[in-house]
Amino acid sequence: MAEQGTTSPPRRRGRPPKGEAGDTKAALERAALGLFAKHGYAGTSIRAIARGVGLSESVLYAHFPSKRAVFEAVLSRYGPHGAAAVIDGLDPALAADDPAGFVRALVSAVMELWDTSDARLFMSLMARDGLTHDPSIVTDIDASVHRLAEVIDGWRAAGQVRDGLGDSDDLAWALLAPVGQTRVVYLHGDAAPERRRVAVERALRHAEFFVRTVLR
Amino acid sequence: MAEQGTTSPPRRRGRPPKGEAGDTKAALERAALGLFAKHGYAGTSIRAIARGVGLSESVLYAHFPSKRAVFEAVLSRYGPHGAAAVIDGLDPALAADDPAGFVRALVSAVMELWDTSDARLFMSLMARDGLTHDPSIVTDIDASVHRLAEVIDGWRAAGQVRDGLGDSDDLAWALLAPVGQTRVVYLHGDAAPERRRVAVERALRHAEFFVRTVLR
DNA sequence: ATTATCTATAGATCTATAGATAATGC
DNA sequence: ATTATCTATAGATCTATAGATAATGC
Repeated sequence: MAEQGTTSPPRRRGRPPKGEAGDTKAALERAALGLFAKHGYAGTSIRAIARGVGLSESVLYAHFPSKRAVFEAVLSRYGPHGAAAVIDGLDPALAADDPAGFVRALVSAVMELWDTSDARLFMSLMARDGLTHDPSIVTDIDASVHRLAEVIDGWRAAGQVRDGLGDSDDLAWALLAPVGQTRVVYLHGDAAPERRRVAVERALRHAEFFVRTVLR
Repeated sequence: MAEQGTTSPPRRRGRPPKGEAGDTKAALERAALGLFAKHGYAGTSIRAIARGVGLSESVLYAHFPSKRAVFEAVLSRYGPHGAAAVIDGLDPALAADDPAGFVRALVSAVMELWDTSDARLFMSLMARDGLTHDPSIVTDIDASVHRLAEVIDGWRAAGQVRDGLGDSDDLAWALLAPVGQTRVVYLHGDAAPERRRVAVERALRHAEFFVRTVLR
C-alpha cells in the first residue's frame, strides 16, 4: 500500500533543487501511517519509512528526533476521528425537529468518514498497536456516547423516545456500538470494496432499527 | 504481567531431575501470550519468552521450530472464543421456551467467558497484531451472528418477534455487536476491575434493551 | 539412546550519530 | 550560513544453529 514498489535511484547528495522539494515531513508521516498500519510499530523500521518515500534512512532524523516521535506525529495528524465531532458538526435544528433524520444523518456521516482511506489505515494502525485500548481512545469513545446521550435526553424531554427502554447512555450505546463495531471489524486498511459496502449498509440498516425501536 | 520479575539463576546444564520437570512447552505458550499481548509479536523477542519462564533463550527451539510457530501455538491454544460456541452450549429448550431468558443467558455467558484472564490477554494480543481484521476472526464473528440469526428465525416463526424491525441477521447484529464492542474496548489484558465491572453491566443492560425492543 | 537443558556464536538487522556534499536564501 | 540530503559506521539487539552436558528410561 504505502510501499514504494519502484526502487527509485538514490538522489544525489545535498539539498535538492527547488523544483523537486516537496513536503518531505508530511510524506514521511504518510508512509509511516501505511507501514505502521500494515506491520505495527515494532515491525516497521525507520529504514522502511524513509525508503517508502525514496529517501536514505538517516534523513528521518533530520525531521524527527526519534522513531517514537514519528509515531506520535502520525497519531496527531491522522487522529482518532470520534463520533462526538460528527455530532457537533450536524445541524442542531435537525436534532430538534427530526430525530429520525438526525440518526440517519449521523450514522451516514460517521460511516463516510470512517470509510476514507486515511481513516481505514488509522484503524489498522490502532488495531496493530493496542490503541483500541489506549486510555485516550477509550475516553474518546465514552465522550461520543455521552454526547449522543445528551441529544437523546432532549428528545426524551420532548416526548419523542419510547418509555422504559433504559437511560440515554444505554440508548446511545445501542446506536453507536454496532456502528463502531462495523468499523473495527470491517473498515481496515486493506478491506475489499465489497466488504466495505456491506459494512456501510449494515450500519445504515442498524440506524433504521434504532429509529423503529427507540423513537416514536 | 507475564514477566518473571525474579531473575532466577540459570539452571545447571542438562536434563533437569524428574521432580522439577513441569510442562515447559505450556509454560512457554503462557509466557508468550502475556508478552505478545503486552508488546505485540514483533515487539517480543524469543529471549524474553524464554526468560519469562526462567530458561535460556535457545531452549525455545527445542519446543518450537521458529518464533512464528510459537505465535501459532498461542493462537490455537487460547483461540478466538466466538459467541457461536456459547450459543451451541446453551440449553436448546431455553431457546424454544423462553427467548428473553435465552438472550440474558447468552450475554451473561459470553461476558463471563470474555472477562477471564486468558480471554482478556488474548483480546490484547488480537488488538496488538491486527487479528481483529484477520479473515479467520471475521469469519468467526460472521458465523456467530448467523448462528444467532437462526435462533431468532425460530422465534419469528413462533410469533415472538415484533414485526417490521428488519431481518434476523440485522437483529442478531443489534444484540451481538454492542456486546462485542464492550469486549474490544474494555476487556483487555490489564483493564482495571472497575472498568470491567462497568463493561459487563453495560452488556447486561443492552440485553434488557434488546428483550424490550425486539421480543414480545 | 534419548531428552531437556546449557553456552557460545554467526549473520542479519535495527536505531542513531558523525561528517560530507550540494543546493538555497540572504 | 542554513538546509536537505547523502554515505559510512558504531553498538545493540534479534533469530537461529552447533555442540556440550547431565539427567531419564529402557
